[in-house]
Amino acid sequence: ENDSQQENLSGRETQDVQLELCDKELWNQFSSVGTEMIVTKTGRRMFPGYRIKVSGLNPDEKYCLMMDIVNVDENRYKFLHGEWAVAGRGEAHHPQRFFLHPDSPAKGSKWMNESISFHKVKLTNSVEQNIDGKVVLNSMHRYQPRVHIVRTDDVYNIRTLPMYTFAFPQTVFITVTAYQNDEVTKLKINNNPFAKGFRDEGARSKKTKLE
Amino acid sequence: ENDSQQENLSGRETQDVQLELCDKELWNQFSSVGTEMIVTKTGRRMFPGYRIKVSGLNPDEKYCLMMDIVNVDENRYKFLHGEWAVAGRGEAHHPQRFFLHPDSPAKGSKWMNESISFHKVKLTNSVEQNIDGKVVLNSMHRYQPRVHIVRTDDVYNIRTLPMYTFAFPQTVFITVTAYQNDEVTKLKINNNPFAKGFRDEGARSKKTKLE
DNA sequence: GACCTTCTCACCTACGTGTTAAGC
DNA sequence: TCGCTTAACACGTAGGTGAGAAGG
Repeated sequence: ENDSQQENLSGRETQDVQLELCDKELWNQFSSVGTEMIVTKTGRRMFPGYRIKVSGLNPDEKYCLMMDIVNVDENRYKFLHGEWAVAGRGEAHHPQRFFLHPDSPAKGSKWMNESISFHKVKLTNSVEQNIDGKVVLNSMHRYQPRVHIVRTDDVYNIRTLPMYTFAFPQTVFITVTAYQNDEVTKLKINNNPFAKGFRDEGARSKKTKLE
Repeated sequence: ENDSQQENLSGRETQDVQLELCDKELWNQFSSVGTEMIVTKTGRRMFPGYRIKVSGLNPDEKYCLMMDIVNVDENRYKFLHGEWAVAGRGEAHHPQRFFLHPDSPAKGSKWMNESISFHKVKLTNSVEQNIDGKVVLNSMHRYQPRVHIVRTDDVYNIRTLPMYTFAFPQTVFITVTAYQNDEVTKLKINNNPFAKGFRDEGARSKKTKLE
């Protein structure tokens, strides 16, 4: 089972470099109703968080891992009658920005030893926020997160080197400034620990507390 | 004014590599009463936090910065009659562990551009906690934090390379599991934001809140 | 009006503090 | 008893949630 796409390949790795998506079941739940991710001026994390496991690297070579988020198509979308529909031509996309994983560079053995998280990446719709750790996206557009692996210990010249690139179909999402689909909201509230305050727990509703 | 000690020196830097201690006044206040740092099983941060500024690096060369904490002498101490006194021979010290600054490696220009903080280092008295980001120390012993600068982008072979080593006399401290000197406690409470809850603010004492 | 964005808010998680009482 | 250590605790800082009202 390997539902990732691999675009570039060089020698020196002992076997096929493979990526596995963590929390795949959760991603699938969101994907089945149409994943939405909120963008704000100051930046908002993704939920589910983007985490992966990697295998097939050379344990003793050094690698850099990065993430980026690219547009899936050239459309703008709207949520109409309970469904997402194309609503005209999309806006121009901002220059692609790589989010370098802070542990980079590190040996293959280190990357393969633990799950790798990009959960600190923040999505923003403000061009002024094009700073470290944030990705500028257009609202109401469809996007695909990707992971890139580069065999190098030179953080400064990554763009010039060959890379392995992976993308998981179930991580595609549409950007919003407020959730459109109630099913998405329910999944977020029920699964994101930071939204626990909005979970309906029978008798302990807000109204009860006010009495 | 340069009260740091420099042990090793190579070529290639355009001028003398110098280190400056941040919050020097605060460190001096603690040092004048005898700085104490708490060690716990799970690990405790240092306060004041260890922050420095560096100058004299080659802006285009890459450097790694690390910190360690070494014993000042071979004594064990006790707090007696309001003063620290030697109380016999010290225990064996644990193997020295370097805390690599997470931004390593980075260019000299990057290091010199901002203050460099090691505030996430945690002090522990438990050998089982000898893991990343923690330093194992013996309680009731006297220690000296140090900073090391190595000109390399190779994180894995740092120990084999020449390094600049700095130490500031006013950062020497004695480890404790509970504060011994009330003056130290007062300074901690009055200066550490996380201890704000213990500050006496006139009428707003705990007893007042209970009424 | 319909749609989308922005801002403030209460409510969480996560964790850094010294205190206190208990343990050894 | 005394000295030192441990664990639970209340009270902070810091920041991630969707809701809801206001704005464009």
